[in-house]
Amino acid sequence: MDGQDRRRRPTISDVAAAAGVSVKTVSRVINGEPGVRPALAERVLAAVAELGFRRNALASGLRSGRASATIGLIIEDLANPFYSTIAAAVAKVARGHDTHLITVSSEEDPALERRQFAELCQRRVDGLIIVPAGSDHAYTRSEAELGLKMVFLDRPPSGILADSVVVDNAAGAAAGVADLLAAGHRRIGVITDSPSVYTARERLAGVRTALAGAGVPYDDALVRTDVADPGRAARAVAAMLDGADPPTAFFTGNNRITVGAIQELCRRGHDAALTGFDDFELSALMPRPLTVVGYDVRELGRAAAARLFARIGGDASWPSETVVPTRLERRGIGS
Amino acid sequence: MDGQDRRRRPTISDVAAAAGVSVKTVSRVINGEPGVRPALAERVLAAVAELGFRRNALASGLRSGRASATIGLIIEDLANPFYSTIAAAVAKVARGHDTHLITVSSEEDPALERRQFAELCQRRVDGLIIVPAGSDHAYTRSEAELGLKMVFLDRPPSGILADSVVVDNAAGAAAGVADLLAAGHRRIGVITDSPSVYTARERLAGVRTALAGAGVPYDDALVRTDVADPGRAARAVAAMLDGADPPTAFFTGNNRITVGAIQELCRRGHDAALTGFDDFELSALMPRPLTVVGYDVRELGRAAAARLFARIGGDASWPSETVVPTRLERRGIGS
DNA sequence: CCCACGGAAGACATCGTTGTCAACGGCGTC
DNA sequence: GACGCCGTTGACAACGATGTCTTCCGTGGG
Repeated sequence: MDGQDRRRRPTISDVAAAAGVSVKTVSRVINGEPGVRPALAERVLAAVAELGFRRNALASGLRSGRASATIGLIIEDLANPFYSTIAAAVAKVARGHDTHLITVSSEEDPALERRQFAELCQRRVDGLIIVPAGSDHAYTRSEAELGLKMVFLDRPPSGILADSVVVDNAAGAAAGVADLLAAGHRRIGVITDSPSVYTARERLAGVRTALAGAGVPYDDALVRTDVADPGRAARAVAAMLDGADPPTAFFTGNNRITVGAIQELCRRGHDAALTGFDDFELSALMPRPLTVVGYDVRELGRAAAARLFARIGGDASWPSETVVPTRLERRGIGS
Repeated sequence: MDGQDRRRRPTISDVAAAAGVSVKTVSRVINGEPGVRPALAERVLAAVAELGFRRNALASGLRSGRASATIGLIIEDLANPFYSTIAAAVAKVARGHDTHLITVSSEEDPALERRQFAELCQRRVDGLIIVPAGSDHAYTRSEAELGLKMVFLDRPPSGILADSVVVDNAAGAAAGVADLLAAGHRRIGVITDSPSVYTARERLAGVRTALAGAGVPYDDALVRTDVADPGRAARAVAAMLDGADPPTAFFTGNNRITVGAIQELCRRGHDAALTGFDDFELSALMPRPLTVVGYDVRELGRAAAARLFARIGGDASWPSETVVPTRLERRGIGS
């Protein structure tokens, strides 16, 4: 309650005074070092308990030069289930290494990403997992040279050589479109985010590969890019359906777009086939059939964290790119 | 790449040597303290840039005795959207106070919760937001006396007097059941988690209040507790519908139970009314009408963080309980 | 010409802890 | 009885930074 006249937090030297020993002896006891007579150790432990002493991990880390037992995770937005799933997976791996996780959101702002990066460096995190917002990460180089371990997640870094873990975007999109083609569709509406986004670019490339593989020409009128939210996605679907020679199927580039497409198709009761990249929560309960290009999001986080701790543990091999596979899943009620 | 023969991280004294000044002068420059001739300051900044110096925030905090600019959040599982929404809201408020957030999962294990608590204390976090797993928090008292600020979230603490932020569980449940009663339902199946869970207990109390208010007797045969996952919820719904004199409506105690109930009702094509506590993602797209007792989950996190930073800022008022209101929302397609 | 004065810069102690090394006492050994 | 050894314990420095205080210098007034 009253924050003014509370007592000072006890230090190791308070404990030493209370137990009538030197600070070094206290240090030995609380760190389980050998060479302390049991009787003394007991007195020290009693003093520790009585004073409610807790070792200051920051001071301890400073003196001993040990790693800080902290890693950082820079993502776009923790409120997004995709990122929170990753954060949970990373935290779980970190716990296995007795390491804490500081998660920060870059809000897709490269400048903020840089600031967050600098702050985490000042805290002397042992490593960082970064979902890059910016497109140039040369600024991380000096820290990497000073021993900061980094793993880039979901998108590869540019301007620096470092580990990365990404989804098999092109192959997944190609498989999704190939599936629609195999079902006989020849006019497939493609709706995706801006090609400035790595994943959107890769997925669109996969779409082209699949079309080419089936000898179906790529038709610009059937491709809509720069769609960033469900509302816009719904309007894009509407526009294509209202156009001349409408598509009989849609391929959507991420789950926000997929949700927008579902809303518009359900609203019209239209039965166009729909395949979307990314699975999402409760996709199985959607009121119409759809197919998703799914992958294990936790695996993304897990693989990145595993890579990071391998580096922290001393792995000095050449940077690697880990690719997480995708698979087609039938979703929605009635599928 | 090569982690062995990299150079040591430069310290303030390396910078001082490079600039030909004392460490104190460097300290003054990097902290923007007055009293340094511009020419010298420039030399220092040049050295900082050249060496890639970054102040060690841990050492700085140790010496200056400032707060660590870190808070902790103890939740059950970051992968759960409810908790990740809270974490995101807390992180956002924290950023406004130039504070980092360490999130840890207790996995609903009171022993782990205590361990996590201790670890965060050793890191000298300025404050903690705790979603309690255990039922006794007297063990936090000594830290509270040493100045640790705490706010309990979603469930009040026991064994210690501290701020808390909770949902208006009883009133929300009462409103949900009253709504079903107003629609003419007299046999309402109630499915909830174990009464050992605070929220389940409060919500069940709200249910009884509403029934009593309408003069409808509380019938044990229509109440099923200790339901902890969608599968069990579906089976509970099935059992009630298959019983004699089945309910015409269901009230479900949380969103996992609501989802299980929807699955079973959809499977049977049964048209019982359904009202559930907690909104959930995509509830609007559920293939049947339902009503949810919703509330602003972000507001929970936001309020808790605001309370915590008020405490950190010196607020020494009597501990308060903040109650976040609920409201009924019609959800599902066709509602 | 001397001294008080004020601004700039540095020397030194310090935060809480751990690493290094020296000191101490008791013991066995020659 | 002197020596060396070993198991204990403590004194002191150091980690990387900042707070306090002193020193130094140039200036202006008497």
